[in-house]
Amino acid sequence: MPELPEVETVRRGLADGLSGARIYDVMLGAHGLRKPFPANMADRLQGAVMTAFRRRGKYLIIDVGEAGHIIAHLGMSGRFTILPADGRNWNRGKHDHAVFRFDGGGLLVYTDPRRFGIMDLSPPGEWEQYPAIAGLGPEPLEDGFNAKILYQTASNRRTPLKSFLLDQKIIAGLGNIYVCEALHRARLLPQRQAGSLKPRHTEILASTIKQVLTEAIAAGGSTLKDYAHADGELGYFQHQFAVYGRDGQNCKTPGCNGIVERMVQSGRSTFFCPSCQQ
DNA sequence: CTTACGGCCTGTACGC
DNA sequence: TGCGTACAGGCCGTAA
Repeated sequence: MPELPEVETVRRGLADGLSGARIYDVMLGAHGLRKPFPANMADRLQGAVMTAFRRRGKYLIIDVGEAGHIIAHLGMSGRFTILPADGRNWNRGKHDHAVFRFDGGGLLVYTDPRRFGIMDLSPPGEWEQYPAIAGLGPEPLEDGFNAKILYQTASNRRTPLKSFLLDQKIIAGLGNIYVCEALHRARLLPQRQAGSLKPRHTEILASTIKQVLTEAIAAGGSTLKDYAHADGELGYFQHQFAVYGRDGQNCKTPGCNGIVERMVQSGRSTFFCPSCQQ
């Protein structure tokens, strides 16, 4: 479910609600997530204080002092819920796999029906060496990602642009939705070979990737505030997509009379406009 | 090295 | 109502 903007939105929500919170205890579900919880995770976190909330690609990193860092990934269906004060009326749901109780009675619940998520620990100061994180490409919203890098990594690649951009080693944080959106905005066809991009294309593509993500974070952030105010839950924002999920409808590019199409690339839906994307 | 594909899980929507 | 099928915002291991 979550791509970079959603994970960033969740990060901000956690930082707002839990900075300085001391973990009273942790309850973990019987079966882990995509991989088992680390040994003695609950014991190791007892008494730790959440001091910082980071994001790298789609990974969340929570600093917990000497206990190190909680590494979390939401997979397809993962969700964090903050229950601010009193958990007495809260009942553990079928898919609540990790429940953090804080001094004062607040709760943080990790829910994940499909269990494609990850929750792990890394030693203090070593979250960047966590294997899955160490292998990630540049952060698309930072200076390390630009048209030149994109051009260099794309050169000689035969893979379709869609698969290329979904590869987290190339660029960290894009998923199915924002790849479709960024390619549409750049007017590039998803099935086009990555190696066919000229510098003028990568200029545009690097720029549309940054735009789409920035706009989505802005939308997510504002929605989050309202939602969090209502019941403490960290929700995903609703976004007006130009192509994602809009097959059969009119293309939104000004002056384009195309109809958005859906196709399947390596088992995943791709949405694009055959008229204005080349 | 790059690329393609199946598998992991459960829930939901839809057609018959 | 029930059943089967397709699909879902991700990632990893394997094989070619």
